[in-house]
Amino acid sequence: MENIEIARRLEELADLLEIQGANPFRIRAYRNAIRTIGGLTRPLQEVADEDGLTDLPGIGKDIAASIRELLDTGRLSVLDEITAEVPRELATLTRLDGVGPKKARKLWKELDVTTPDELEAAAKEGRVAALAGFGKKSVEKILRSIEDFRKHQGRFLRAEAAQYLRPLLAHLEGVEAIRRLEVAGSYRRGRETVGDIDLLVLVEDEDARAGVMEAFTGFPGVDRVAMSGETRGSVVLTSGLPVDLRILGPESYGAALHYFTGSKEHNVEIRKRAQKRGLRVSEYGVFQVEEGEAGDTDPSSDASSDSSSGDASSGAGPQAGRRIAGATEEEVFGSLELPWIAPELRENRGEIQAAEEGRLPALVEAGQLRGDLHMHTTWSDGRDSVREMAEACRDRGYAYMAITDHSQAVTVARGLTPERLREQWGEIDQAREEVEGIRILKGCEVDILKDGSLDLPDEILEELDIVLVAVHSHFDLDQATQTERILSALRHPLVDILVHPTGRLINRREPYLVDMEAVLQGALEHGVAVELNTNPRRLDLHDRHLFRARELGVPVVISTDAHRTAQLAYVEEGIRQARRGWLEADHVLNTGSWDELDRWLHRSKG
DNA sequence: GCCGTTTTCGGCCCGACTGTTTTCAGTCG
Repeated sequence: MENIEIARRLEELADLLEIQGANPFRIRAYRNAIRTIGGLTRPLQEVADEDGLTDLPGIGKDIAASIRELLDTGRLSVLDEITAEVPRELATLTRLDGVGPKKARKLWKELDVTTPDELEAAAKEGRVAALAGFGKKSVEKILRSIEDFRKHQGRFLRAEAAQYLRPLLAHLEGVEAIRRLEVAGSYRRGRETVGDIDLLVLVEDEDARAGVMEAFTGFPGVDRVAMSGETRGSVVLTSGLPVDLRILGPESYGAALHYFTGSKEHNVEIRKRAQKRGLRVSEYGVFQVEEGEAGDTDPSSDASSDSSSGDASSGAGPQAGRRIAGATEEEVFGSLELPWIAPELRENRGEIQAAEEGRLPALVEAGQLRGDLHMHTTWSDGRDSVREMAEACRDRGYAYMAITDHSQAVTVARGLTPERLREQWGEIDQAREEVEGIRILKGCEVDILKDGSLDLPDEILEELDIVLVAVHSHFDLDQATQTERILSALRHPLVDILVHPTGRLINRREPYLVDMEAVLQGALEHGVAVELNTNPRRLDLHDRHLFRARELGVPVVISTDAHRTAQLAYVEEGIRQARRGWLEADHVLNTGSWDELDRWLHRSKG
């Protein structure tokens, strides 16, 4: 069983325990373990075989036993027990905006409602509003979120969100009181998809806050205002994209930028670290914890269990204590004796420890790429000619590029037969003469057939400068068959790069079932590079696979798979993903000079 | 349920906003 599947089962367990009203710290323990699994680059099976499960942070005796049970039997008895009591559909109810575990439980116990459909019906019949703790407003909110849930359950592509966001940013840049404006959240961390947008603005004059909030909620592209307070506002744009705004003063801006960039998991780790040093971190800054503040245990006082001590204790409040950092992110990290950590790394996958030990990666940058090795032309399903693509690559300052149209099996894309491929070489030769200052490689994106053989004969592959291979059909093979199919292509002595290795299309098509660990091991053994495809809908390899490729020493190629000149710009999307996978220039084949690439293309393969 | 350079017991991250609960719980990020 794959790590992600194990995490999913444990997540379901945690959700249902929460609805059941179990000890919140027990639930948190499960969520900590899930976080650890999420950040793992090795298969849990391997860790279990080495008897190392309990060495993982947040995984103790019990959860290790659960993981073993899942690995051995595919079942989880604690989950079976709880689903006998609590209907498992209830977990989906908590996905609705405004419905958490407590309300889900109440809906189930008192109205026998367990699904969004049943909830909608009950709400329209007025049964929900009659419950204690629910009112007219909460019913309206629930009905709206059921609608949203049906419309786009998936997240927004980051590139898509960027488009929707642009007019709002332009609008806010025109607001005079705003000194700084930044997008935080998963957007800043460069995630491939985003659930919502977190905007941060610096407003020095407190009296100007209300006006800024008004400018935000009053933007013409706003479909509805979800909430609007003094320092926080939340709207949904007509595109359906939710946007939150936070207003901060200069002394807190860096702390807030760090805080709202997240990830949540990273923040938790940062706060734990602060706590050990007698510090408190919040979006307002880093504060010295005062004597007698909650955290010091005084059993005679129950103030620590009372979350709303309010003004009863004089020193309390979010900005109490001595502020030792907050204006910049560097200050915040510095107060915890850490160097600044790039947003793409803030996923609690070991970045804090790496920072502490002074071994943060020097992340790859777009400017370091020397060429693009995967693109299409009018010869198959591209829109622009060989020459147009070559000129566009030259204009981007590349030293080399590869023309890689589809092979014959991909008929929908007008894939090339050996004859047409040879014809194309004539055009490439001509472009080589006409477009100066760039090496143009003759390549092909060769289809991996169902049995793992390649779609073109060896004679013609031998004449190519570079051979890409990819799966474009039979996505539904079982994992063992699919993996073996790809491995046999990797064993072919003329193959250079495995492209879009998972086949997924974000929000449209799931990746095919493949054992990526085995594929990466195979690539290592046979001297094949793997692609990070920067098409915003593909973006595979995923960040976790990239991290693993780096660990193993499998070279990664960052390429756009451009089908028109404008798509050569997709490289920016991919660089973010590469950085999320901790890649440095040395791990990326196409940061090398032409001589280095040429040497690699003539390597002797294992 | 997990964890320990103050602890093997007693802790476990922090704050804003909303709605309806007249004093604050629930949800969210």
